Amino acid sequence: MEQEIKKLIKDALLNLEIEVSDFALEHPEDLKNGDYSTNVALAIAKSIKKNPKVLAEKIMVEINRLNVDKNIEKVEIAGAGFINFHLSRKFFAKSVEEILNKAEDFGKNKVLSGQKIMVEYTDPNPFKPFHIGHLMTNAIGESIARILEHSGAEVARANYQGDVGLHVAKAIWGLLQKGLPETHFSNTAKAKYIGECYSFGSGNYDNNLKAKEEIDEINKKIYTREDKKINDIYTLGFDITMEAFEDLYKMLGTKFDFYFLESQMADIGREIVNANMGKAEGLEGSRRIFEESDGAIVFKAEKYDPKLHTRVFITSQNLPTYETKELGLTTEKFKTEPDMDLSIVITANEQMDYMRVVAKAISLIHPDFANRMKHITHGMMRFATGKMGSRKGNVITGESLLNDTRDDVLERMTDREFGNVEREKIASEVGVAAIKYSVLKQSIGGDIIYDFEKSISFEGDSGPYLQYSYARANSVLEKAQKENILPDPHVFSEEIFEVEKLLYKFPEVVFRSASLYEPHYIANYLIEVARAYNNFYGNMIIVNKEDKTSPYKVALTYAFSFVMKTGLDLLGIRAPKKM
RNA sequence: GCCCUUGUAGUUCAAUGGAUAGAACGAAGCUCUUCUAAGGCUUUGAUGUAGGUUCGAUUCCUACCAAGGGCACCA
Repeated sequence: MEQEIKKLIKDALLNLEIEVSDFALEHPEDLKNGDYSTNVALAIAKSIKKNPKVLAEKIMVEINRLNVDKNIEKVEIAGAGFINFHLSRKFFAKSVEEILNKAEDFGKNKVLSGQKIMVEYTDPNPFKPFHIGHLMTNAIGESIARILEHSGAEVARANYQGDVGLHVAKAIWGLLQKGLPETHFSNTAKAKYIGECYSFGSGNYDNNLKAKEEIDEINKKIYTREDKKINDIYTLGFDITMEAFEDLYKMLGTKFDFYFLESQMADIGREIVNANMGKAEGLEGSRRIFEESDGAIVFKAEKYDPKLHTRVFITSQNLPTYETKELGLTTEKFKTEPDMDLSIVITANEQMDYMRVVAKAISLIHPDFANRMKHITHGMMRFATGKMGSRKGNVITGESLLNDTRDDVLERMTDREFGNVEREKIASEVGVAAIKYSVLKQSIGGDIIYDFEKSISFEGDSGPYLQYSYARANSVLEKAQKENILPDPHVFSEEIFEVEKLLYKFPEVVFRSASLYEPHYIANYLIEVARAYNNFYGNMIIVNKEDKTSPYKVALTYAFSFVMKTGLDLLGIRAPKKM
């Protein structure tokens, strides 16, 4: 439709012998101003020294003369000189029919068809709790992955995890002090216990000199693997915490294709650093990327870009830093998927500056990778109250937030009749939706202020609101089936409902979301659609044998439910049929 | 000091250079003999400051003010 209108405008301008390089055709924010609007008259008024309104009038007359398409009902001038297009009843009925035919494929596009993209996100560390920051990255990463898939890309999901380092030593020290987890514990409980041992070790590391020495000693042994007892505890703890993560991914709806471990990236990265050292090795200029400074091996990125800075890659203790491991990781990703078109990494924005430095180093070593890496950063979870405790007084982890939220949902469900298993399942899906939506409704760059008092929202602008609208539509459809009213997009009344004016835009929203890597466009769109549908629902009885146009309204309800289901899916949110 | 983000109703967020700056929460009122009231309908209120570019600026540019993050051996 957009292309048709653009052509119409261009033809009209051609006939009027007006030259124009560029103009916008967009959806006005307010539906009163039509379904499409162009600023073309405003854009050219100045250069040809004419009053924009007069010019708009002229163009409109010509457009009306050329318009034989039944999809455009009327064209009018408004405001300073906008030309607004109102689409016809027939167009909306056809769009409802199209949605019914395409069902869950409606909204897909092929702009990334044939592209291979790897998305790395979540990145929790074994032996440490899965905290709410991981929840946030996971929600964003999963949604972006799904949106890219919906645009035709082949997406691989990757998780990069710190399986070595001081945090592991702290946890193992804690386990040595407090004892191993009871064997009869559930895996979740064991993982939680290990998280507590980590906190215990971490606290002692800062305040207890003896503990610090012991932990540093354990840290060395983790690398050398010389101590059998420590090796055994390591394996135990690693398996328990990694398995607990899997349970969370299942609940969150993520399935990773690749797991990269930090310990394996260190050597790969170190080799690359050594191969690209400075003059000492007598390498060519382009290979002199890293150099020695104060006993460490560094990359002076400011030589290439004044906005970047120097980072240490190998410490003076001859240990590889995170930068070196990241270098190894990126290289390894391209080795794993050689024909990969894009490698996306999603992290909090505190990592932005040094990732730029690492990216610069990588693009010097592998110019062919330079345009195939993208770092997307999001804000952080912040707390309105300033306290980090959950409502039950414990340290807040991703899991405790998920559980608290699910319990809140259960309380609201007391008047609903469900079996216990179904009740739990729905409560969990609604809880996840509440959390994910609160992350995805805003653009990803900004921080998220999380208020424990208000907690996660179930009303208004929220994930459960979307799910509720879907469940409600589903209940309408059940009734339609029972009463044997079949959907038919051809028997419509003259009235055009607001929800119709929104549904056909879904593919554009998906496209926009994919091109900008911004899930919130979809989230905001779904709220608008849900609101329009709820309004539609509230104003009439949809399934009504007395109403001849009831089959059309049922068809519209189907169209709404397809779009809502697909949209929620793109946010990584499940849509229960009942709630 | 330098670099990167971000400043919009009381609060939390929207607004591809366009029209009367949208929602939600909060507050006040109305609404289930109708398909799920986690709903619907009313009412209330905002672009940090100062310039600039533009027919038109929340959006782009400059300066200032404010918040957050980063700036060598942590990740």
